[in-house]
Amino acid sequence: MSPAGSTRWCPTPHQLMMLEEMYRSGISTPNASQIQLITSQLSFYGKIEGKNVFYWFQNHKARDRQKLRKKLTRQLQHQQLYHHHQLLHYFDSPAFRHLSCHNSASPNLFPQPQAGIHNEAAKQVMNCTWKFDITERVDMMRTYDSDWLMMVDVGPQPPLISRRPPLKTLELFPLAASNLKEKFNDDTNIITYSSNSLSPVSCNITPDKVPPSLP
Amino acid sequence: MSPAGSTRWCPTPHQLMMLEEMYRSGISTPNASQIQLITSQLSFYGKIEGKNVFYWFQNHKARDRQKLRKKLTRQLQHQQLYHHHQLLHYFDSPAFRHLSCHNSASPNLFPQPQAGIHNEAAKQVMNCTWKFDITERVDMMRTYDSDWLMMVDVGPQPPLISRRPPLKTLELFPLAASNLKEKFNDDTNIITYSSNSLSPVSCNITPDKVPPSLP
DNA sequence: GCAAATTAATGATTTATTCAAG
DNA sequence: CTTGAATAAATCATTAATTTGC
Repeated sequence: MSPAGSTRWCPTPHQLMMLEEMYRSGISTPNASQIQLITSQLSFYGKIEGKNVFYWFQNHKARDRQKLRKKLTRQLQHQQLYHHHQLLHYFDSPAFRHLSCHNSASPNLFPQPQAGIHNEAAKQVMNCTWKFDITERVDMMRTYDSDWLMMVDVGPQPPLISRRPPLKTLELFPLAASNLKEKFNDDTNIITYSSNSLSPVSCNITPDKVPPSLP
Repeated sequence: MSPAGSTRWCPTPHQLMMLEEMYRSGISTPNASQIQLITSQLSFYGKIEGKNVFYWFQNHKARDRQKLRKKLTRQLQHQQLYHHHQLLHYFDSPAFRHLSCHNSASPNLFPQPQAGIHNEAAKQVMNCTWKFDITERVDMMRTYDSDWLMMVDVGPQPPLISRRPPLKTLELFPLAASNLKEKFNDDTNIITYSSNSLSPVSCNITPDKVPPSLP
């Protein structure tokens, strides 16, 4: 456990147990007085100082979140891989070939995968899928019977109907945040959340047009 | 979960977990492309649309802020309630009785629990611990050899005291967070972490002096 | 078995970020 | 816009686990 000349605190099992139980019970960032109280209680079970308690909670909380984050990241990556595999299959399917040849409305999405170079294709897909030129438009606005309008401002809302301003639109998938035009229009209680196209996934495969220096 | 004929989205636990983790990871106002991506990822776990994601983040952020605002008046007390609940079992333990009987440095911390009136004792603890007339002062400071000192009013501290700003004090268990004066003094590498009393745990139980209308 | 070497955990410190008061 | 308080994130540093060769 805690060596005599040790430079750092080493919690006894009992101390650790109680700290963990407190954490589970909702104490994640104790304040000064709580730290003192906890310290004085735990000191019965062994050497301990307020700073130890303070650091313990800091670290425990941080590492708890870290674990969650890593888990999430893994899941997302697995999902992406799954989706890409799905897409790869789709690209190779006759259905897709047909679509990509004949759907002139779709802009440029993926490099055309070719037999025998799937790995390479997959890599490219990984790079490019973030730049889907997906076109869809979503206007979220409050309507009387709508279940999904969003009203954040709970202030008085007199007559609802006639005072609605024109919807504003925004581009979908801008590559820079500064281009974003999402606007939450508080004063009118209307959300306009739209982009300039109409189909969820429409695309052309034109690898040549991919900008050279994409992330 | 989401009833078949339900009109509104009901996140699955998995979806919720991932949304929360994304939020904690820094995504508080996702842009259009992020929303689209998140939606497509989460759709793997159940029905979901972009608007759901959009609204979820809006609501979550707004409610987070709301919570923060209320935190100043509520969090402290809630946390301490948790804390007291947490410690109740300890108060009843032989270990605690021993401590409270023999540790003269902390004489009046808690009312001595007595057999048969545990509930009553618990209530008293709940009421009294909030009004500790504890006076303590704790300075955490970093010294040159990077060791931490935790001084619980060890009186004058000659070498350091002259260049240290006057300690601020606070009540222990203040009822309003605005009284807190925990201070991390970066420029001097000194943490001043103090309250207006002198021993880590010394208190008087003075129920009579309790203001009548405490929460 | 048992240490030296290596790796994983975790305590301690520093740096960056966030929120909001002035 | 600046600043202070709070705290989350990143990092450093030491201890515990464990692996490894004998």
